[in-house]
Amino acid sequence: MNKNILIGGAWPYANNSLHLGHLAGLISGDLLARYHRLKGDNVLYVSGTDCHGTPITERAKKEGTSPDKIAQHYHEEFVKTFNAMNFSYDLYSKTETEYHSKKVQEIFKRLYDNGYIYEKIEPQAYCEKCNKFLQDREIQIKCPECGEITKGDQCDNCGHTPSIEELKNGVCLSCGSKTVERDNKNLYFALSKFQDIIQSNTDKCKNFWRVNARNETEKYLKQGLKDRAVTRDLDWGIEIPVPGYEAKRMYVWIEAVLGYLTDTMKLAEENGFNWEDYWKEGHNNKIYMCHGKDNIVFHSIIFNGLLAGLEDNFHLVDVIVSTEYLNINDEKISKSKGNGITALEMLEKYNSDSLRFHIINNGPEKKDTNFTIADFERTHNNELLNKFGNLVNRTLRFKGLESMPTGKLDEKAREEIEKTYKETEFAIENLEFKNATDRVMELVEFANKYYDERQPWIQKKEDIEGFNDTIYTCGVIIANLSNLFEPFMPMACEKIRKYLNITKPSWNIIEEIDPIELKEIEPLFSRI
RNA sequence: CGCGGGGUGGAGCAGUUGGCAGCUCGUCGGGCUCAUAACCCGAAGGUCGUAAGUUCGAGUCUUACCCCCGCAACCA
Repeated sequence: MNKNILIGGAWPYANNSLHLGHLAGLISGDLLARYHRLKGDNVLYVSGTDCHGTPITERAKKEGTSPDKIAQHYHEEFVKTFNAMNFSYDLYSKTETEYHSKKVQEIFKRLYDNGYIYEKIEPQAYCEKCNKFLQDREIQIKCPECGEITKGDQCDNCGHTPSIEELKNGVCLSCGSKTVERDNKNLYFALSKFQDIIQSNTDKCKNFWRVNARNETEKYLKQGLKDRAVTRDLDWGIEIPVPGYEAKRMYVWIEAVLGYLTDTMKLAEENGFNWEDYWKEGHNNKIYMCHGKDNIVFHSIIFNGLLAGLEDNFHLVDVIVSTEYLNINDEKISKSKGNGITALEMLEKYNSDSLRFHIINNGPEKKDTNFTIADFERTHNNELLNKFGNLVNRTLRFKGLESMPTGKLDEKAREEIEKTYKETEFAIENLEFKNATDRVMELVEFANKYYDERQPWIQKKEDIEGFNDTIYTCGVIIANLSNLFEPFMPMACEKIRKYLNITKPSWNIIEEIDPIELKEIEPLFSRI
């Protein structure tokens, strides 16, 4: 029976361009979405741009523009990037829409009505001149450890995190006035009440998770979950649907993750299906979340806590697909060092299939990995062009061959193809994507060996039947490669399907191909 | 005792439950000419960070130690 598969790609924050590290984390989602569609499952692959929050307002202030302009700018850039990467989102939206706000407010209200959101009054630093409460990072203090003047969340110089006592002697970062203490009220989410539910869901699912997700989540559970503030003193964000909170906005961590849900609801309204098929217990469904390692707890703990708090038979997240970090030239990606190659820069210069393949095959699946242009070009020229591209070329552009001959599929090749489907499937379902690409490449290597052993350039003169079988067998292998590589390199596979007159990819062995005419066959990859 | 990740042939990595050390690239030699000088075959190259322990047997398990990377901010 077909499953309902929900795949959530992390919502990129609209404060800076996407770089290769983002893509390395997000590509898993597209790969899984494409794979499950090939299997015939009902797939929803959703994401969007995270538009709200303090960093964007700070940046807007600095640049003399408005937060919505910054958010919109990056949102458009993200859409362009994902299109260029051929990400197959069913919906890529953003948090700054009326629909999202409205639905999030409904959910918030529900959590409030269920008693999981409560008010807490605490003293907090206040600037009388700016007339507002200050977050730690908006307070300037002299670090009690090293004496440097620094921001209140953590010392830039020595890394010391100031205590609440130490923050009392601060001044306002923007105007320099001495801060005073005032009582401030905020709403809190009672995450601690979901300790058991989250623990048992984690125990149930964690064997399928990446190791880093397991460890990170266990660490938080072991410490004991703590309630978290859900309101902030900001004017940029989603309004709080509770009286007395008109001047505050929702903390981004609560509303951004709910985007997976609001996206689904929107798609359901537009396309006439039931969103609950993807989100409630008992609908033969599975939920994947794909992101980098810093996003783990937001998905494995907070998001599940929110779902559980709705008390409406929600199915919690099944699989956390979290990647490690991608370094560039042995350095951590960093804006200040300027080494974070943006995704668009890469995509202007290079083939997106190659980039997809490379960051899957050399990506930070189990540990941090290093990205260099030299490695990337080697993957493109050697792995993809020489082996895969060349196999297609030497078969479909055989000198003097005008149409695909009718022949017999070699039995050993058929077994090899079947084996490849099985092994690749196993690897993908175990989230071993690097391994999956290797399994398919093995079939390419098998085909090149087979080709050389059969020597069709000699067969063509001496044994035309043998020649036909050889070319036909290679044609069938190529046809199957267009299925097997589809999750990884959709453009090249599309090209092959066009050449071989295959209408639609699927995760089933192809044993026959048409005697199509071989003309206007273009190479799959160009040499760099 | 801060936390976490890692040390495997020149480079990048794989090694699941302990059972003859593998893969890709690179290097060297050979073959082929269908193909984008691509493809195929063969060879050289490792005491698996160090030391000790458990075991018939350790890259894999235990202990100690050494070294590298990340842990202010931007940032996945």
